[in-house]
Amino acid sequence: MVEDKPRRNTRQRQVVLEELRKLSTHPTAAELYELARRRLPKISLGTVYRNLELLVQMGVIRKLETAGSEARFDAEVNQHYHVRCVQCQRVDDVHGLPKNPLGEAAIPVNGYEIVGLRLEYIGICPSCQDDSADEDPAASQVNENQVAL
Amino acid sequence: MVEDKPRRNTRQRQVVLEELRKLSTHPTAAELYELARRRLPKISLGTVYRNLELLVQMGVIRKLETAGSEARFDAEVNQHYHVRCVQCQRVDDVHGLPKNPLGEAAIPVNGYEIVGLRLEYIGICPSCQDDSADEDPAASQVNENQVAL
DNA sequence: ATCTATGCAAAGCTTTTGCAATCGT
DNA sequence: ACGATTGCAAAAGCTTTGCATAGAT
Repeated sequence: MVEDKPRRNTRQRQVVLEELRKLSTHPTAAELYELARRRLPKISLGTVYRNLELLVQMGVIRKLETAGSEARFDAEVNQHYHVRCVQCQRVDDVHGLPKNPLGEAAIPVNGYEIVGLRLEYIGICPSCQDDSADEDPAASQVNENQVAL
Repeated sequence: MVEDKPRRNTRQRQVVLEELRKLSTHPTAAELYELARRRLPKISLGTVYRNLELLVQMGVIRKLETAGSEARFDAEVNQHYHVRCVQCQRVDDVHGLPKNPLGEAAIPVNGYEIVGLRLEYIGICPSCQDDSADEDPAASQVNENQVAL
């Protein structure tokens, strides 16, 4: 049904993917742009975006998007979860959790055909815990699909 | 530590909240703006955003920013989950699921202080299932923190 | 030779913000 | 009267896009 267009293996695409694969820090498009630029000084941000989108569609990488903030990218496509720091937006991996957190209870839902689920922890990373000796009290707000742990 | 400023009960704030409470459709700021405008024709979009943010901070409503480009809002603050349609971005409630989907396993994570988690199902809503007799094959892509169900 | 991909810049979309005026308390 | 809140418009931040050119096949 979707006839794949031929993809050309451009240097830009290679470099973007390689740089992403070097990192486990879930960089943003802008960060990858900076990294790619060291190797291809003329690469444009638009090209980085276009290639990231393409790689996502090809299933080669993942996009971690949360409305309101910058999207981040992940070269690890195997199933795993993330923790996001409320304060600095940094994202880390979480290992050793069950694949299907809701078990067989996970089939309900008003006629929807379920295709997956998104789950991420929210927390304060070690570095931000140190910083918050006092400052920025507003940063500790969290209001979403949350479970009181 | 955070001294609450006095809040004034403005007509704009009331209307935004009332309109949100009339709906179970998790509207976007723009949608609420349109609704509020029918009652207060001079209200501005900026005011809607400011009030929504304020109401979130007061704990009166919730902001759903898990996916998609636009944030959505929810007048129901009790703990529950959502399903989002990959195609039309519509969001529905999911009831009858465990509060803490990961149980006691939910404490790990590299030094992070965990404050909550975000979870949402991804699926295709009844309406979009009908529509997809053939068209828009690209819409069925889903790439995020997903579990193959 | 064909046609995808690039660079550049402009435009788009959602959200935020500065400022003078307004209105709740 | 005080100052939180508003409307308006501009700006910000991230992402997408139009177009002519370059480059992969």
